[in-house]
Order: sequence, then C-alpha cells, then structure tokens
Amino acid sequence: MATIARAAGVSVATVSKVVNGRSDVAPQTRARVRELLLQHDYIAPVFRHSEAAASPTIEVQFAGDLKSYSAEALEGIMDAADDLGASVVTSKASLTTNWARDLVAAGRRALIAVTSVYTAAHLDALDRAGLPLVVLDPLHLPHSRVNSVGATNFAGGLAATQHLLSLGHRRVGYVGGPAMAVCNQARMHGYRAAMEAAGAPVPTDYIRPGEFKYQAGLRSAGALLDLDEPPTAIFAGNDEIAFGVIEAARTRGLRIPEDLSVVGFDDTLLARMASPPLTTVRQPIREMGSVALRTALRLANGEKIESHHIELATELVTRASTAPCR
Amino acid sequence: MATIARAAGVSVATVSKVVNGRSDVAPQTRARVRELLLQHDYIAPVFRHSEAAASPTIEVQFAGDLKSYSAEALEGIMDAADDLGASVVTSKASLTTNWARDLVAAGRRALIAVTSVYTAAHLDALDRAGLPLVVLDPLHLPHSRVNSVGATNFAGGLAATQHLLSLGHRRVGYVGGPAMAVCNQARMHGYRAAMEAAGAPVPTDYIRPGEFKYQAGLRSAGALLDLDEPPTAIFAGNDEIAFGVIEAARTRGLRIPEDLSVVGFDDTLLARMASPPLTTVRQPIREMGSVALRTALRLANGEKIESHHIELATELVTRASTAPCR
DNA sequence: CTGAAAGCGCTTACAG
DNA sequence: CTGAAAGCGCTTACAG
Repeated sequence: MATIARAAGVSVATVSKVVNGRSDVAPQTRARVRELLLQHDYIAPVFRHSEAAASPTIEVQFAGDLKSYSAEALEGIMDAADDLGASVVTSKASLTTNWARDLVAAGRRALIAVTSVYTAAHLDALDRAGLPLVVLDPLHLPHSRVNSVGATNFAGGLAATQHLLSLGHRRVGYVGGPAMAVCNQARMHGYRAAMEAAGAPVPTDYIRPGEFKYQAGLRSAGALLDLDEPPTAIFAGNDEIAFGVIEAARTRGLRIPEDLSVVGFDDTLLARMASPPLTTVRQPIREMGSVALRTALRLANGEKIESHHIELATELVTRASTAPCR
Repeated sequence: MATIARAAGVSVATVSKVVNGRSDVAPQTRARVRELLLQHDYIAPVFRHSEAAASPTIEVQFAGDLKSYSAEALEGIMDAADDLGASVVTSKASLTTNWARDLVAAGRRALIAVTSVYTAAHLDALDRAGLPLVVLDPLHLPHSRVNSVGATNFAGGLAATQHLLSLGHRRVGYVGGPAMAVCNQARMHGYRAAMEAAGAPVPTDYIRPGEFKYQAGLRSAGALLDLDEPPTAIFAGNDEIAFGVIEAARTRGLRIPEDLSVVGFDDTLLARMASPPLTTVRQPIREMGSVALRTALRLANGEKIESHHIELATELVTRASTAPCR
C-alpha cells in the first residue's frame, strides 16, 4: 500500500480509503489510485493469505457412489493438484438453488465433474457464477460449451472385439451401459465395426444396453447365455458389467475362459484381482484425472483452451478371461 | 488476543506464538492459552471474515493408493460432511517440514488420516499446530494421544473362523496382513480363539502374515495349498488378500467353494462382484468414515471426546465362497 | 521459555 | 478533499 501511495503521490491513508470505497476521495485521485492498485495486483489483507490466492481450490463432484473408477480418477486429480500446489475438495453432486454461487463464495476456482450429468440450467448457473467446468468421462455428447476429458472409446471397442475375433470367436455379444451414454455408443460402434469388417453376423438380441453395473451385467448376460444360439464370447461395456457376466456364466456351470471368453473395459484395480484376471480395455483413468485438473486450473487462470474435448488413448490388456474358441 | 493474554497471564507475543504453532512455548502455557482461545472463539485474522469460519474444512489424507476401502471411507466422510456443512479436502499424505502448520495456515480445522502411519514427531507437530487428528482404521496400537475409529476385528475373526468350523472344516489357514498391524493381530487372534475352542489344531505354517494386498495373498495361499496337508478353508485378512487366495486356488485347478472355502474381511464393493461372490466379514466402512468426520468436527470445536478409540461392530456376510467340508 | 520493544500493514478521527 | 498522527491487532528478532 505504501508503494502505491508513493507511485500515486498520495498518502497511505488515501490509498486505504480508495481500497475501502470511502466517499471522501476526489474522483481523479480515486481513479489514479485504482489504476495503480490493479497494476500492482494489490490484494486486500483479508484475502492475502487465503487459500484462494496461494493455492487455488478445485471442487470435484461425484455422481452417486464412489466406484473404483471414480477413486482412480480422484487419485490422478490429487497427484496433479499436489504437483501444482492446488487443493482438492470432494463432494457429492447436490445441485441446490444457489449451488454455483455458493461454490464461488466458498472460494472454489473451478469444478470437475466425474461422470455427472448437468442440464443446460446448471451450465447457465455456472456461467453466471463465472465458475469453469471440466467434465471427466462425459455421459452425454461433448457440448461445445463444456470442456471435457475422455478416452478413445470407439478404438477400444474395436480392439476388444478384434481380439475376440482373432481368437476364432464369431458369436460375440455386447453387454453395454446406458443406450444414451456417448461412451457406451462409441464402444458399441467399435464392436459393430469390428464384427462387420470380419463378416461376423450380429443378431439384434446380441446387443444388450443397460447400466454400467454388476446387476445389469448379471441379468443381461443371463438372457444372452440362455439363447438357443448363445455367444461364445462377450464384450462388456465396463469391468463391473464384466464381473456380472462372469457370475452369470458361473451360475450356469460355464467356465471362463474355456466355455466363454469375456472382455471388460476400464482396467480398474478390480480387473487384475478377478479370478480369472480379466482381459480388458485399459482407460488411462489417472492420467485423465490429471489432465482434467490441469485443464481446470488453466480455465481458473482465465486461459483459453484450444480444444474443448480431449481424448486419451485406450489399450487392450490381455489376461486370462479370454481363450481361443473351441 | 490481548484479552486472551490477560486471562492467561502471559504476553500478547506468547499468545501469538501459540496461535501460529511456533515451537518455543512451554507445553503447559500452550495448553492454557489454547483452552482460552477456544473459550473465546478466537479466529485468526485471515479467516475472520472468510467462509472458513462458517463452514469448517477438514483434511483427509490417504497413505498410498486409494483402494476400494479408502474410497468407501471417503464416501462416509463426505456424507457426514454434507449433513454438517463441512468441506472435505483430500490429499496424499506428504509429511514435509512445515506440514502441520501449512495445513492450519490453509484453514484446515482437523485432520483425518485413513490407514496412515504417523510417528511421534508428526503427532508433536500436529499438537503444536493445534490441529486435531482422527485416525481411521489405525495400523498401530491406539495411542491415548490419538483419537481413532476402528472395527471389532477380534470378533470378526472369531465369527469368520466359527463359520468355517461350523461347515465341518478342521484344517483352516489364515493369510493375513502385516504382523505389526493391530487390526491384523486382532483378526488373527479371533481366528486362533475359535480354533482353540473347537479343539482344531493350528500348525505354525497355517498362519501367514504378509500384506493387505492381492499379490501377497496369491503368494501365501500358493505356499499354503502346496503343503502336504493343505487347508480345506482359508480365512483371509482382507478381501483383497482373499482374491489372491482365490486366484492361487484357481491356477491349481481347485474350485471355490467345492475344493476350498474362502472368507474375506471388509466387504468392500468388490466382494459382491467376485465370482463366486465372497463370504466375508463386513466392516461398516462408511459409518466409520462418518464417525471419524463427526469426531474431527467435535475436536475442531474444542469439545472433549469421552473415548479416544471407537469400535464399530463387524458382521459375517455369507455368500458363495464357502461350503461344507467334503 | 518468556516478554519488552520495534515494526508491519492497515484504518480512522480529526485538523487543516 | 487530504494527510499527519494515533491507534489496532498482530508478528518477530532478540535479550534475558
């Protein structure tokens, strides 16, 4: 404040008055001082040591349960935050009336949503509050208003299915997630593209959309396996579904991989711990979390982001749940 | 601060030192001043007008990877924080020089450590900074200096083993966690107590301490199953170990539960998704997280806690990984 | 380990 | 309108 006073050719007292918006200052003096305050990045003492200035706080909101997937994403987010000196506040998404403004008032500089769903009204509220948003693994089509981080789902679905085809399977089913979710659509179309390219027919009841959940996998796979011409291999929309598929096979006396090959998607920590260990398409979930945090911080600093959607590469990890078709 | 100084019979300088967690204050003086600060609801100037006063921020630190266990604990913590209007900051434990003071400076009101290990020096630093600590699932013996939340591990180990005995198993092995971890010791002694009460012998090589990890379970169970007189049932120190045990059995051509019964511990979400679904001892992990947060907030408000260690009840959940001994 | 004293960054009542 | 001066609430280097 002393520096500003000197530069403006006024006393410290006058600068203080300008900072505090008192009325007894000449308009020209006020303007000159204000200009210098901005030039010098003056921060009021109340905020000087507050987190907001030193270490920006990013809110991470989860929809529903913290699955293995969200936990790994959070790890990536925490790692990057650690590197960049940011703090991470976690919460369940609870989109109340003053939600966005409350977050800003609490000092949050950006919001990362993990697999959450926002309506246009939510986006408007964020816009008004000036809170940048990054969506991790968007369930809906990447909107140009929203920055998002995802994975190459189509390529992953293609790779998973090609792997099964290369093992000699021709009757391959797909047990997927919500029909409306873009990531599910991309995986499913990757599957379709591989099947078509190989000239393998896809009966309509071989494709089962549902939910990214164990119970859904159990149910859908049961229906698939009870068909007159059941598949010899199943590509599951994510690992959790794959475990449901495996359990459906087990309760029918089918062995994995001898009687049924199963491929998952995600490669969360669970995949390695399954019995047999699960062949799956790895998403670099931690890296996706890190990218989301970096993007959030850049937005918080007012930077422009070149691309509003970033996709990281998936990779097939072959383990013991797939085998040649007999 | 002057008021506090007068009431405590010390100088303002000394009060300032206590507030800032400096080391050059006698423990009794520190305690007396701290008491008065709480009584007078003293708030550091930085936070006086900030949100931090209204909505307290609790730091949750994790040691190592965010397993299914820590993720569920975090859910319980977030749920309780939501109810009580607190914010939750998550980070990996990185115990640098000014660690404790930095946390206070960043506005944290209490610290929850999930399965972390602290030395006496860390506890001293926390004491000096005036930051209350709650340990969730303490790895070491609950110290009277530390508030902690755990589960009835002995009772759980007893119940798991009695379940196996009631199915006719006499040769029951234990594949556990770190020999030094109290929770592991309690589970192991529960196992021993049940075996002794049933008059079932426990050969020394039937008890295998190790780590709470899949790989450790895989290795130890392999050694157990390769014995001349292998067990017909294995009690695993946690679910992750149990999955290693199951995989060790599978690679030896043993079926679960026909050839080997397996019981886990924790009942994380994974247990339900295993194939076959895992019989395990449920820890109420979410509730434990909620209790930890409530305790942390009470400590942050200067309340005295009656008991420095709280144990919540465990419960056996019978699924399909255990069957009568043939 | 303690506190007197100097100092920092700011605010405000008041004289001009 | 302006600023010298007193003051507030806090911190810190340093002497004891």
